[in-house]
Amino acid sequence: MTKSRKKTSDSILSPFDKGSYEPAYSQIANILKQHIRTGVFRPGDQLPAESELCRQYQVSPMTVRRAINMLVDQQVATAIRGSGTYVNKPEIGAANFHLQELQDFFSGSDISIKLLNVNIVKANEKIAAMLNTTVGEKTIHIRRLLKKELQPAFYHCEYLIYDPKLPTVETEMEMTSLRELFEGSGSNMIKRGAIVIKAALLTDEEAAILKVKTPMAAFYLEHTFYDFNDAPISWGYFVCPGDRLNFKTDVGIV
Amino acid sequence: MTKSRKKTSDSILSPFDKGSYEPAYSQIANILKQHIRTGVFRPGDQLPAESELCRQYQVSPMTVRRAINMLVDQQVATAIRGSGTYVNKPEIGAANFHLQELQDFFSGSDISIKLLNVNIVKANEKIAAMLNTTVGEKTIHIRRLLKKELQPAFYHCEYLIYDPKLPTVETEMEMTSLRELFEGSGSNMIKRGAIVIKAALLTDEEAAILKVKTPMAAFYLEHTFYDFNDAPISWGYFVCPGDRLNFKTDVGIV
DNA sequence: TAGTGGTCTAGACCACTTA
DNA sequence: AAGTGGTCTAGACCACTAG
Repeated sequence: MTKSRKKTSDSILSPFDKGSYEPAYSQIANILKQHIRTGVFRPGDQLPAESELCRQYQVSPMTVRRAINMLVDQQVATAIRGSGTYVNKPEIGAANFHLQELQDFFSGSDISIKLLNVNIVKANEKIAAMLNTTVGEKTIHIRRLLKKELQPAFYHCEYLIYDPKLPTVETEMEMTSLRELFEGSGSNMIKRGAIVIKAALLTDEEAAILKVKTPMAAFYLEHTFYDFNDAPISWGYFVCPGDRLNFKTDVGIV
Repeated sequence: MTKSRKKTSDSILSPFDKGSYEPAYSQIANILKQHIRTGVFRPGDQLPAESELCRQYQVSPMTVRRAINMLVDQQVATAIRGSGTYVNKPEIGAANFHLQELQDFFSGSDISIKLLNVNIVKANEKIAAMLNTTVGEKTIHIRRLLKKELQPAFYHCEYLIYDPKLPTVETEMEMTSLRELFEGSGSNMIKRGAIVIKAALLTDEEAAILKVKTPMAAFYLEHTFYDFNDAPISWGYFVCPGDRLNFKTDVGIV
């Protein structure tokens, strides 16, 4: 059954495929993870030393090192200099939630974005605070409704600094695809963004738009984007009823 | 090939400190990030080629390679083989939320955990489904109240498979520190966990315990832990009123 | 074809832990 | 003192992209 594509002496000591397109460091990391998964190495156990892995898989230290680094990056193990590398036990505190999954939530079919309205409005106190400007300053207010399979899924509300010199206006207004929405402006003037997830009650207006009954708990996904002078360019939030969205993740070996 | 410690030749071409305790690859990654931060490299721009960086900083390819990998891992840049490495633009979809911050939320002073009660209860349909067992099976029910600065912050509810053979019972019951709570059982029999964050309305009971008025939106942080046979060992959830907790993160260069 | 990123080697030296 | 992880070198070969 086995087809050794190498003629050198390996076979038993090199249980990974050097002819594969998967890099050796990745294969070694996956082998170790598989051993953890099947209980060969248990949480708290010490993994074989790097020198031992070098002998076992007949690769150079740098390669085995990179495999170990993968496990450490993935919070599968912890390396302690002078002591060893140890398997982590699953911790709630080690959980990470990736909003990439939100895009997956939408990816697929039957997604549409309805532009509810676009206005020039004067900033009230809240908006002025979030955009670090003064009350009464002109801002562009955009409201959108994201539908999945014809059902309202997300309500999006955004305020943009009104600056006739910038092309932001048209750029933002024309954003009708989810990808663009999630990526923000297509321009290269945005340096960074701050994202906050809150849980709060839907307002009556939002509930009406999203076609749900109050009281209803919802996720509020706030986003503020800053230019290269660290000045806010836009502030807004996505709203999604709590019964239509979860954030999931795993800890430990999956 | 003399490889003596050359005391010169760094100076201008090596704008990083070879004597520092910070590794060269890390320093180079930070220098590049600083350049992105200050707008020298903008989103969409191509970073200098690896060979160019090797010349510039007088380090080996592997070192520069690791610096680039750091930026790619941090979603600061994207490497395209045969083309180049390009600066990413900030995307909402690139946001990651780390529950580690939740521990920080609690870390510090004035944290207490009050054990509300521990009972042996028979699983109802919901519990049986989550623990993959049958209705009526014995489970251990634990309820805790986590306080910060004497104010109720989290309510925690957990169900454990009742197995007299396992030491889990005492282990879980005695968990009174937050660290233990977040790490789960101290044993090494847990292979993995599944974490879900939901937004929902507080029940009247929870609202009473947490001393808030209804209706109130709250985060529900569900956790299920599995043993090495992929059988659920415990299921439970943390509840926190929405006005007492946010999840924050950043995209782009911070 | 020239340039780019991706992998890998076979060592070296260092810092640290443990006994 | 022995063993461990952490960094780094100075090349090599490969796969891919673009002019």
